[in-house]
Amino acid sequence: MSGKRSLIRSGTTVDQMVRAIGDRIVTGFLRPGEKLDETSLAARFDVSRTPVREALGQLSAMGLVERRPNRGAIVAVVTQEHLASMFESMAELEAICARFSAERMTSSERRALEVEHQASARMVRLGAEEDYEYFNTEFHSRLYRGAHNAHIYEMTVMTRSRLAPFRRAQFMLPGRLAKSWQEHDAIVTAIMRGDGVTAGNSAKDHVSIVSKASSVFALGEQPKGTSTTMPVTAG
Amino acid sequence: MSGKRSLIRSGTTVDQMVRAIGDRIVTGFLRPGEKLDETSLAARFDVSRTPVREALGQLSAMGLVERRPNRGAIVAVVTQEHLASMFESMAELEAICARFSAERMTSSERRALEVEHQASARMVRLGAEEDYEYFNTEFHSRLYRGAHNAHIYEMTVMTRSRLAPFRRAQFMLPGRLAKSWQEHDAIVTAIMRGDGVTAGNSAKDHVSIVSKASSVFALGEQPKGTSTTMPVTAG
DNA sequence: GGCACGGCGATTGCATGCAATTTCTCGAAG
DNA sequence: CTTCGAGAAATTGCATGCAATCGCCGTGCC
Repeated sequence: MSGKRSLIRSGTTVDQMVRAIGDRIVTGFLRPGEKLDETSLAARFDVSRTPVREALGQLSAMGLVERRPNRGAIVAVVTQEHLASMFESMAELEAICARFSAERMTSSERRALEVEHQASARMVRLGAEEDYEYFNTEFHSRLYRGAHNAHIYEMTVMTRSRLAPFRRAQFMLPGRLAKSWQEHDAIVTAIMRGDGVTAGNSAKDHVSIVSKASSVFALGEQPKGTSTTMPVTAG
Repeated sequence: MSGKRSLIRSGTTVDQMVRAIGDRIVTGFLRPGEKLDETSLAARFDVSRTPVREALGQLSAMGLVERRPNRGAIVAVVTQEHLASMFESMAELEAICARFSAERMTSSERRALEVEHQASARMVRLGAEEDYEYFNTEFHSRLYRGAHNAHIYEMTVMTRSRLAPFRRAQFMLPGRLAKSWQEHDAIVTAIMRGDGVTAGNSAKDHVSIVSKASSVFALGEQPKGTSTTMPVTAG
């Protein structure tokens, strides 16, 4: 092979591979069950097989790919049951984040949350789904950070990304935008009051609703997205 | 190099390395901050550097080791703050497991839990700490499995193993054995009644107490355990 | 005496090579 | 027509080799 790194940002080659492949899985460009051929991937990214192998190993440790000894790697295929367990976990994790956020957010964090949340109302009125999705992602991220707990943050972000391929289409449901905003509103209100229990419950309900909406799509069709890194998910 | 695999059970060489190194970290044989030299490890286990590198990569993805590009790997050193966040997460996770267990355990699971719990009372009376620890580990594992949620199970087990090095000495505290049993008893009782909320709260309290007890030891001394895989932790 | 700089040894990062296992193909027998 | 099996091709797993980077240490300069 020849030339130099052609893609993605810096870090070691292995890190680039992890991001590149992980991205393609999370965004749905690589679909569950799809074979991940070391040689092809190496050629595709113009590196040797070694960093590809290491990347696959790490992605396997993260649960994004499945590795059968001597039989190659495939994009992790999640059973309907395991998918449900992840959605349920997500609801619980978000509930914790919301509860902690209500108890621990600094006043500037609260202010920022409130401001952004109100700003997103505009997107709802306009029916701007794409833009709302951005706000939505940001909203949830604020909750995760606001919990002020690094480990829960890690678990939540990880779970969220593993669920990403299955959440894509959920805005298809009519009226989902407005409902989503109302659910967010309940969370925000509770956080502002410092009411952790209510915030947690609201968050759990919110995610549960999203889960149900998503699982409708998760069954049959698997979206084949673009390869660009886009802010995934929505809820 | 020559010969064949000398150690540990089957699987690929990389898996063996992951287990071998991970074990030594989890049991405290390798201490936080300790340098993980690829060449030395390769020599120590009589393999080439490649599988060692892959293993370090996976362990890094799991959070057990830290990897500075071009500067080698060290056993992950957790700040006091991050440690606290993991203990707190553990309390929340166990609470979830206990709550779900109360709601979902099959009757045979409930029976087994009860039986084992009662059996462990004997260890308390005898003051058999070693044996109690076995029951204790088993008890918590039953809770994790009883939640019937694969993803939460993964997160809980993972978090538990990352905390393992910091929980070792907790039985030093006088009367801890009896108190631990009583706390377990509260959880079991609630689970038997199907009272998820109480079970969750009891579990959370239980873990919180263990956390406090452990954090006393976590600060200064870092135990240098034996290299054998032993049932870690206790609570 | 302290600090900057440059060469040297040690270590990591990646590429390549080879052996082992698996899968594919094709043919023959039932 | 299906099933089984032997051989070949492809693919994985690991070892080794080489270049690049980092840290160390000694030297010279301020």
